[in-house]
Amino acid sequence: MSNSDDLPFEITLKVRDTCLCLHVRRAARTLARRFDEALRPLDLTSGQFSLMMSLNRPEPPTIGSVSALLAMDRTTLTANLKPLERRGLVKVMVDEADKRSRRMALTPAGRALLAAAYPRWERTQAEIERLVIQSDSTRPDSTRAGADAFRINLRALS
Amino acid sequence: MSNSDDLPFEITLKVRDTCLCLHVRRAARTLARRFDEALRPLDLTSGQFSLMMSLNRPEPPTIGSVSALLAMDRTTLTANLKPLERRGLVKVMVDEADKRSRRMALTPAGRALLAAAYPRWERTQAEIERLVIQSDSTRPDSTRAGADAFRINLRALS
DNA sequence: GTCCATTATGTTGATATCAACCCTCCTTGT
DNA sequence: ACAAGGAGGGTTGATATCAACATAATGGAC
Repeated sequence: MSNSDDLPFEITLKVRDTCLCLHVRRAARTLARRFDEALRPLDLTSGQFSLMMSLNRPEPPTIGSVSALLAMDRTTLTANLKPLERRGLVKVMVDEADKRSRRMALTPAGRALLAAAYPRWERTQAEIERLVIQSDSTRPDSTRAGADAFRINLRALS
Repeated sequence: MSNSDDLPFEITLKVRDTCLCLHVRRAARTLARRFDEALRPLDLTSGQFSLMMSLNRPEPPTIGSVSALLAMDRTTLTANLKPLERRGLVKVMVDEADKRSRRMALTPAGRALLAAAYPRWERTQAEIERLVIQSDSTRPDSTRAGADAFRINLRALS
């Protein structure tokens, strides 16, 4: 069955306890589920909310710039646009100054839906932030320093 | 174009800077890509590595227990098993004591591949851990305390 | 002006993720 | 026994994610 080439169980325990990829992805799945649930009444996912929020700006951004902002593959963003376009929430247009580029913009319906989603985001975010603060027993005095340090750590990995 | 019901740009900037769901998912995508790259010579993804590592234990676990460990939907785990089963790395069997349950186990080929993947994980993990430590300027004295606090934060969200 | 390397994006195929729905098996109350 | 409720999993359909390949437009070198 098992032989000396197998990975010892102790190694497995170490990987489970320390692997940053596993820890971050676990948290990502859990958070996504929680925000998905909060936004479900609006038929929006957490990813769609983040994407639409990225488009709420004066000048419509390009595919490449937003995919860099969200740290996702360019082609993933292309795919994620499809359902939003189909629902008339987002519009994609060729950039006349550089015809290779596409510019994405929220439609009026998209802006309205985003505004309706914001209070739900705010409520959920406050709940989550509390979990981060409570978990940080090494910073007993700080209300926000722990959450800010956590975000700094996350940004260093992005 | 825009009206008073629209979300102000300042709100968008606040969400971008603080949204924990966005920050964690960004980091998750980036880390997954990085570990995927490290494991590509073995034709393993980071998720497959984590799953196989979860199965490297004396007693074969059930679907439900592993999906809880990985904080993923039960049905996602079922789907993730398919390519590993097809490659003969994992075996799924009905639990004779409770015929509703399935028990997953690595095959000899699976154990060998996992052992071959471990050094690549270790190297990549060390690189990533360094990024976490370096980013934590509020803990100048600590080499690992920052990374440990980071993991505690992550676990609180899982 | 023409060629060519680069840039920005789309397409396809495979895996990942989850909700909704369905089935089977176990357990408990009677 | 046995019927009802619950627990453990699978399937389907939609979206998410990325690598590999392909296309079109730009910008320089000459």
